[in-house]
Amino acid sequence: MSSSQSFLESPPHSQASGRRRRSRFTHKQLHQLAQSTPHSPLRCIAHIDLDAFYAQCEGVRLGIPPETPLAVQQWQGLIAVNYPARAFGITRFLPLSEAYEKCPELVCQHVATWKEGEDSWAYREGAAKDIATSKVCLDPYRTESRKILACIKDALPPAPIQRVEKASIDEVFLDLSAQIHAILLERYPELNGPPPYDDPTENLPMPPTTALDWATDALVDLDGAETEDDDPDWDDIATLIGSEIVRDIRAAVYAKLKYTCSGGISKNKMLAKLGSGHKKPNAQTVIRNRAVQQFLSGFKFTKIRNLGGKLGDEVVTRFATDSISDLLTVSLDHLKKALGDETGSWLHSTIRGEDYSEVNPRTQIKSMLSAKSFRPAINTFEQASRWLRIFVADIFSRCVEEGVLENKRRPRTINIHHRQGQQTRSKQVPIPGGKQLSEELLFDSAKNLMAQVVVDGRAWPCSNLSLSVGGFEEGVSGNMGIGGFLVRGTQARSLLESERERSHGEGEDDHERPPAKRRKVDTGGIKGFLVTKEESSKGENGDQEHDGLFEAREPIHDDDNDYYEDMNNFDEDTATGETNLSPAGQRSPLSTPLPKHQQSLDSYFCTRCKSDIPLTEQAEHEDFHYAKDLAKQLQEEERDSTARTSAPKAKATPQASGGGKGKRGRPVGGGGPAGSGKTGTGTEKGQRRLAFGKG
DNA sequence: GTGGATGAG
DNA sequence: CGCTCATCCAC
Repeated sequence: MSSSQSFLESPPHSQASGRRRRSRFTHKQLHQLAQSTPHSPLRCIAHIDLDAFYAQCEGVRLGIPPETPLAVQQWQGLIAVNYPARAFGITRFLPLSEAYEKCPELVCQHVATWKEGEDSWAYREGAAKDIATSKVCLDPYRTESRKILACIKDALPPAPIQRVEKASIDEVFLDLSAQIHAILLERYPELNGPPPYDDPTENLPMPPTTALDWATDALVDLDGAETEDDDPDWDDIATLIGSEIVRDIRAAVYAKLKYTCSGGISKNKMLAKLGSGHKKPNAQTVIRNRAVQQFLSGFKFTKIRNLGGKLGDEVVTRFATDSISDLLTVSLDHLKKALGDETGSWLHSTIRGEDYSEVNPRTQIKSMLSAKSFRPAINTFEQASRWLRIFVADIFSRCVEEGVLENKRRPRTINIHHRQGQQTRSKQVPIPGGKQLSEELLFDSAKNLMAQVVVDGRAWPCSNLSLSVGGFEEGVSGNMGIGGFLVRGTQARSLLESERERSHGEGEDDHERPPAKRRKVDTGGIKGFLVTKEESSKGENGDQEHDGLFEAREPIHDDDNDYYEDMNNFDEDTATGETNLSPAGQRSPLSTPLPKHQQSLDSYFCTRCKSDIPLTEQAEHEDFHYAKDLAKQLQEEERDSTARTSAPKAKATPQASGGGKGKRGRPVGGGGPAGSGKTGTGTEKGQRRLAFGKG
């Protein structure tokens, strides 16, 4: 708040008095540093970013020398390219063939995969050809990410001083303020003394040094009016110490795990992040307060966090420029008028180097997702079900790593996302509590959700499917019996946890992002968002944004005709799962042969399909019929809604109460409900079973 | 709380 | 590109 004013005012005891000059900073501001107050003018934030992370992971795992050109492959594309390979002009998303043309010695490692019918993920020979039966697995990188995070934390002081935010799998933010405060007091005893007259608004003495040793850091040039001859103030010292800390951390990570990373050190998250990307690999960049404007003016504002998307595009078109320098000439009022008050003022301060968002000391994930794009699309519930089983195995194993089996954490909801053409839909239900979380439990819920998608209509062909769990709770017991209901919800959260949330609650997260109430305007094209509240007059279903993979198939907002159309399709689907519903006429490889591991198993005869169904398929096969029956039933209800009131029992949404699992009336066969099939899941450390067999 | 959407890596 | 993760908003 008012701290920025005193920050700019000339010190009370200035040179004019002939006495020793004093710092621009006050004792109070020094004290704020200890609390990691976001508005402290001495604040120091760092961003650390692993260099070509996935590529480094593979290099370390395989013991490949770091100078070797190395890329990580996912199907026919590259998802990570190390710096030696980049020197050959190899980039992300370059087709494999072109990459080899540019560098015949390139080492290409395919990502690990989950494969249908296999018990666990693995690095496999020729994985790229199994795109139809496998999904990629990022577990190896998560594991390495964890190790690195632990190493970084080890290199820092313990808990309250240390503030680490895991920003992604390969990035962290550090708030170094409190640690730097401690180091300042230690190194400069004169700072320990009480303020003159015990007045905290008194300015600090100047630092004793006149020339700072900036080591080998990439030091950003100063702003125009500044010169290197100017005496350093405490903010320069603080940044220098921050730079030392980051260098030590980087050295520790390399010494222990052999990963290189780049760093940015500055007064806030935005600048630190910009800094870490400034010079790579294996380098760090320091942006002193007095160099901020110089540094920033060299960037396009679309490089700034939150301006890389539609908002940034909007600003570009509004002001016909993408340069920060140009935008600096636009007045606050003008920005507000064009973008709305909040977004306007956010942008105004952001391009001036201001960002008071907090480093959120959080390293635990809040949700996890397992997904797959289908090429070609899949067309039956059974196919979807097989993928769901893989998703569940993936997610469950990650839940185990989160400590669900020890009741450390537990997800509250499960979510399915489904895509057909341009249309995406999602459904979610609470995960039934009370029981120990298990693959069966998740798989059952997932199938229920899928059935809901199916009965909603227009489910096929499905081009993308994903399953996620979220709403993780701390320390919730999943055991049956007394503990199960005694320990629940917020009561179970550790004091530490709630304490943390209280002090760093999301409430006062100052301008974490552009807070605009952006209103969705359905004009279709690239600018789906306006910042003002103008409504689009046209527009219900213009061209949807093309994503390059799928062309528009049909209008999105349609009426029930499409619903029936799709239901009819579904209805014609034969039980063998071979019917082809795709407009393009492809047949999914998944639908034809049964995986080998199922062929030899016992099967049962499905009277509706008039064919043998392996026992391992029984649960989902029955679900298949179940969803089909539901669909038919709903369709009839629709049709006869006016005439008949008696027939449809309110079975319409039996799954909605996901908790009553196994209660559903099964149309077929004596087989128990899907969930009741006990699979002796011997989850022996790290290895997880995919099989969902009946005991 | 649910479902859709943006944004970032 | 394909896959994760987080957050926000309208309902």
